[in-house]
Amino acid sequence: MKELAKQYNPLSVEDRWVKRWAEEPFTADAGSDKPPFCIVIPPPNVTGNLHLGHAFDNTLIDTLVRFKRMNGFEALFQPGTDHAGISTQVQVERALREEGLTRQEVGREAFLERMWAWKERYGGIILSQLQRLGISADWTRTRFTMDEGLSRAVRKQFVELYRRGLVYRGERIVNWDPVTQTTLSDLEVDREDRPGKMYTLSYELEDGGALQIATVRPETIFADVAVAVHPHDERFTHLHGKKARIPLTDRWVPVITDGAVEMDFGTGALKITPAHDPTDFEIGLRHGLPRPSVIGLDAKLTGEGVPEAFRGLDRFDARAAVVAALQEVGGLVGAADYTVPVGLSERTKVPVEPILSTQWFFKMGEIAPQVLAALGAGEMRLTPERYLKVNRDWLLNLRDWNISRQLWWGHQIPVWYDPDGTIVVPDPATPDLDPTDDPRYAGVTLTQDPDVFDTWFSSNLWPFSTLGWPDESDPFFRKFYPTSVLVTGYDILFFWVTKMQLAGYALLNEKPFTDIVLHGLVLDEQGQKMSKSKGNGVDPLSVIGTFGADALRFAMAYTSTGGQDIRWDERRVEMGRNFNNKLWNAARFAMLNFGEVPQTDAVTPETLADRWITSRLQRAIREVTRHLDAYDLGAATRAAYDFVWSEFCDWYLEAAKPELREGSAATKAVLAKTLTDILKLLHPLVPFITSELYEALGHEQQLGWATWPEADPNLIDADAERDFTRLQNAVTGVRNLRAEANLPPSQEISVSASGAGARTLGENRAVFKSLTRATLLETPPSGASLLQVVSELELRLPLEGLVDLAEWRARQEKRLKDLQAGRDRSAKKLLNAKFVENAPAEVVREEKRRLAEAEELIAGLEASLAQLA
RNA sequence: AGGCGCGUAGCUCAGUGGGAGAGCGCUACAUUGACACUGUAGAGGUCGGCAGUUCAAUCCUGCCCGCGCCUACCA
Repeated sequence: MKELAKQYNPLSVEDRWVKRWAEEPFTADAGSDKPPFCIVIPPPNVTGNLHLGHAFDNTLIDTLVRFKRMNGFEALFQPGTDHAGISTQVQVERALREEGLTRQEVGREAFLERMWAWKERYGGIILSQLQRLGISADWTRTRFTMDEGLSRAVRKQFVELYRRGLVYRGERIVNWDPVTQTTLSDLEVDREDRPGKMYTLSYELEDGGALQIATVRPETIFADVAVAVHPHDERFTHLHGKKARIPLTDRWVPVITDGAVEMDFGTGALKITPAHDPTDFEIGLRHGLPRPSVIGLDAKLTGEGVPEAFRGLDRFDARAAVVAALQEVGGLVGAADYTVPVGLSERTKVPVEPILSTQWFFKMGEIAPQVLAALGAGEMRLTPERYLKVNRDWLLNLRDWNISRQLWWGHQIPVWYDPDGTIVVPDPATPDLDPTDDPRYAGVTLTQDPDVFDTWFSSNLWPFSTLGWPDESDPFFRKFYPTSVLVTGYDILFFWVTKMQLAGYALLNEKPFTDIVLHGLVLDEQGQKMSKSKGNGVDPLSVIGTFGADALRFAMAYTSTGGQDIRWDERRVEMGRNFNNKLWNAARFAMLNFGEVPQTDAVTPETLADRWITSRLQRAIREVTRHLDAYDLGAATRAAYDFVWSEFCDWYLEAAKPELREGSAATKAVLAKTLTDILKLLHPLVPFITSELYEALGHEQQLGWATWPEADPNLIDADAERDFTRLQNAVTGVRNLRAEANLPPSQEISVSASGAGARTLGENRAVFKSLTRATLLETPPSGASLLQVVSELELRLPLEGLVDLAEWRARQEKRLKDLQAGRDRSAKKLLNAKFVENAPAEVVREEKRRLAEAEELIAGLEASLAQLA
C-alpha cells in the first residue's frame, strides 16, 4: 500500500483527474434501463471566461449530477455554450477596428469567417476552465447554439410560431444602442438614475396665453405632434381641442386628452413625441397621430422638422443647444435639478435611444396561460418556493419580445421578401428549405432579411435542442426530455427560465424541466455585485490555483442556502482546503494501519467505538442523502463536514487507536468501511480528493461510478451512542480538570469515577486512558481530591499539591451559580400549572430531567467545595 | 410606488416555537509519528427595536429603524 504525503497537495492530484475526466468523460447511455436524470448547463458565452457565478452554478449542478449518478440514475450533465450575439460580435469588431476596419467594409461573408475563426480560437477556453472545476459533464455531447442541429431548432421554432401567428413584423418603439447599432430587448437595458434637469417649456396658445409643459428631453420637441392633458384635469378643460405652437418652430399641434397623463406630475401637461418615447407612442396610436422622427440611428438630430441650426448635432449636444435657444426666445420657464431614470445598454453602458423601427416580435403572452396552468398544477416546482410568485408575475406581465437584432453573428432570420416587400417564410412542412430553393418561388427575386435573432431566441430551446430536437426520435431526447432540474441564478429567472418554459410548452407541449433550483449571486467582500466595470471580480482560476478546485467547490456548496446571495469570503475556501487536508490525513492514518485493505462487505462492529461510529455513520448517510435529495447542498455539506471532522476524526480515530495498535482486524474493517462510505458521501462535493483516495485504497473502478451508500437502520445502536456520549463527557471532564488544575498534558494522572456512567468507563479503560492520559482508579482516593461533576458522573482527581485552590474554587463557584440559576428556572417552570398542562409530555419530561440533573450536579459541587474549605 | 430578501459572537454566516451554533479571529496550553492546512481547554451574543399571540418567541403576527435586490409608461 502506497504511503500518502504528509500534507495534501491538491494541484498535482487534481491535474491528473482533470485530464482523465476530459479524456474519458462521464458519458450517459440513452439506452440504459436506469431512470434518467439530466441537467443542462446554463450555456456560458462561447468566448467568455469563467467567473465565480459559473463556478457556483456548476458546482451545484455537478454535485447533484454526481450524487444522482452514484444513486442509481442514468445521469447526463449536458454541456455547451451559446454564441452570445452582441458581446461576441463586439469583441471581433473591436479587433477589426484595431486594423482600421469596420464590419461594413469587410462585408458580411468575410466578417462571419472572422467570427467563426474567433470562436474556434477562444471557444474552448471556458469549457476547459469548467473541466478544471471538475465537472462531470458528458463532453462527447458538447453543443453550441449555432451548431447545425441547434440552428435547425431555431428555424423550426420561428417557422412554427409564424405559422401560428405568434411572431409578427411590426413598427414599434425599440431600444436602440447607437454604439453597436442594434436594437436591444427590454431586458438588455439596465435602468439607472442619473442627475439631470427637468425643464419647463412654454408653448404658445392660438388664442394667446401659453401652456407650460415639463420634459427632460427638450431636444425632442421637433418631433412633437400634440400636447396632452388629463381629461379630468379642470385646469385645462378650456384648452381641449385648441392648438399650441412648438417653440423654435412654426408648427401648431393639438391639445388632446389622455388618461395616461399624470395630473400631479410636472405641470400636468405632456408633450407627445410618438417616435421617441414608448408612452407617447401608445398615446399616438390611440389618437391616430403621425410619428415623425428627429433622431437618427447615429443618435444625431435629423429630419425635416429640425431647424437647420440643430441638424447633425449629437442628441446631448442638441439638448444644450435647444435649451440655450429656448432661453433666448423666452420659451424656457425653468430648469430644476431632477433625477432622471435612463436606460443603459447592458453591453455598452451607453444610454439607449428609443426609436421607431420595424422588427420581428414574439407574442409570448399568448403561451403564458399554459405555463401558468402547469405551475399551478405543480408540474414544475421552484426551490426556494418563494420564486414561484416571481415566476408567475413574469408570465402575467409579458410584453411582446423583440427578437431581431441588427447583427451578423447569429441565426439569420429565415424570412425573405419579394420585390414588393411581401413576406415569404419557409413552409412549415419543410422548414429547412429556403424559399430561394423552393420551386414554388422559381423566378421570383427573393431577398433574405439581413437581421439575426436575439441569442435568447436560441437558448430558450436549450433543454431540448441540445438533446436532438427537432428530431424527436433522437434517443437522448426520448430518454432525457423533460430534463430533471434546472439550476441557475435567480437573476436569470425572467430572461431565460420563463423563456424556456414558454418554448417548451409552445413547441413540445411539455415542460422543459421539473425542478427549478435558483441560487443567489456571488457578491464581493463588501457585499457589492461583482462586475467587470467595477473590477471587483474574483478569478476562480486563481483561487483554484492556490487552494484547489475541491476547496473552492467546498466553499461554494457550504455557503449555499436557500437562494441567498453569498458574499465572497476566502476564509470559506481555506476551510475547504483545511478540511481536505484533514480528510487526507485521516485516510493516511487509516492506510498506515492497514497491511492489506480490509474487506468491507460484512463488517461487524464489536467495540464501543466501532459500534458508535457505525451507528453515527448510518445517521450521516441518512442526513446527507436527505439534504441532497432536497437540493439543500449547504446542509448536506455541513452535515458531512461535522460528521467527518467532529465525530470521525476527533473521536473515532482517537478512540480506535488502542485497538489498532493491537492490530484488531475487526476495527480495521470498521475503519475501512467508514472511510470508504465517507469518501462516497463526499465525492459529489469534492470529487478530486475523494477519487484519489478511493483509488489509493485499491479500487479499480473510479469513485464517480461507485454506488451511493445506503443507511442500514439495524446498525443504528442507541446503547452505543448513549455509552459513547458518557465516555465523551468523562473525557472532556478529565481534560477540563487537568487544564484547570494546571497539570501538563504529559503528566500521568489517576482519577476515580462514580455514578451511572462509571460502569461504561470501567468497560473501556484502555480507550479512556488513551484519550485522557489518565488511569482509572478502582476506588475513590482517600485523601483530598478535586471533584469534577458532569452528567451521570463524578470524577475525582487526587490533589497533588500544585493546584491553585483559590482559582479552582472561583471557577467552581461560578459554575455552581450558573447551575443554580438553571435549576431555579426549571423548578419555576414545573411549578407553572399551565406549562405542565399545555406543553407536550416530552417537553415536560425533559424539563424534569434537567431539574434532576441540575440538582445532582449542584449537590456534587457543593460537597466538593465543602471538602476544600 | 409595488414586490422580495436580509439584520444572530470581533468578522463571515448556519439554525430552531421548549436554555443559541460553525469557520476564522482571540486567550492559555501541547509538539517522537494521521494532520500546525494540527490537537486540548476556554473567553465571547439583551439573536436590530417596540408591541402582540402563546404555558413558552431569536423563530409566528403587526408596526418601526437600517441595509440590499428586482420590477414600474410620472414626462
